[in-house]
Amino acid sequence: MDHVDEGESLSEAFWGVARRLRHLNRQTMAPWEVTPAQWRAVNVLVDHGPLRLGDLAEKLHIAPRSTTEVVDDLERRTLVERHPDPADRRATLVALTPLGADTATAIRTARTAESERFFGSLSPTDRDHLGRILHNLAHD
Amino acid sequence: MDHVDEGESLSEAFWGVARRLRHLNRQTMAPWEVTPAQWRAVNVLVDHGPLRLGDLAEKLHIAPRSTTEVVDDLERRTLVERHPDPADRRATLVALTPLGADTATAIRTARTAESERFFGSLSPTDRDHLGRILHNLAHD
DNA sequence: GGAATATGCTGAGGTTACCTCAACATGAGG
DNA sequence: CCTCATGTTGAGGTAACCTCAGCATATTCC
Repeated sequence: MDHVDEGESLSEAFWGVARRLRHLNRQTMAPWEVTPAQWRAVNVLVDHGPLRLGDLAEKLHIAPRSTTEVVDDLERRTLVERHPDPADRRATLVALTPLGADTATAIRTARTAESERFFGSLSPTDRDHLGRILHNLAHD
Repeated sequence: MDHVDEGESLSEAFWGVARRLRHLNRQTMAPWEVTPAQWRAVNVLVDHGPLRLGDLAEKLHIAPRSTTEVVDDLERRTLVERHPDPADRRATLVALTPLGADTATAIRTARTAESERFFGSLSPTDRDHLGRILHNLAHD
């Protein structure tokens, strides 16, 4: 119970868990062979519907030029399609294909299951504690 | 309090906190202008003393060839030095310079302070809870 | 109703942090 | 002492980002 290194060990424990979670995430995603960047993009499209490439870039916090590449990859895999924006002929709308939407649903289901398995090892009380504490740490 | 999405929201909360912590870490490290990879290497050298380049690579979980580059950078900044290994003339020992050791101490102090400030916003009880819960999640 | 200016996307080429593979020097065993 | 293994590094590759310039289209403002 050392006072001085309590903060540091909490930090270490936190990153240890993060490491494990990241590892699990990677395993869960593996069957679909989507890169993390591709998954982020698909996810944004599920949440917001078709988006102009520039708007997608903004949601992803990456440059429009980089988004072009992610969309190229996803289009090659027929998970998304580009359509001309009827409202602005400079712009292209990026939309999920049916395959893209199905894939997104499947991945979300798998991730939710994985997450429940992971945190399910805790007692309900501890899950409550953890949720409350993480909430405090997230916003203040 | 939905049962079904509890796991997923815990995961989201967790990554939200991770994001904040990563951001704080970056700010704390900024004054020294060491990249994460460089910091990892220095840290290993603090813990283990002088190491052969290959051993350092192993501790860092990166290829020996990549370690050469990290060490090149650190040597350019005179934070480490290469010495021939007296026991094996094929090998080079990588050792912290006095400047490197001082820098490591300074960074560690700053990071401990940052971590204490971050987790210090919790009550002592919550810190205990968090430590215990993270410990459970880390190994099982 | 142009002319000037702003905006959306992408080609070309750069950066960072990793990688593999082969070469070279040295070490170790038959 | 000859062969085979090991430690490091040069050359060159890849993934995921970046900036900058160019082209097509919009918008604004005389």
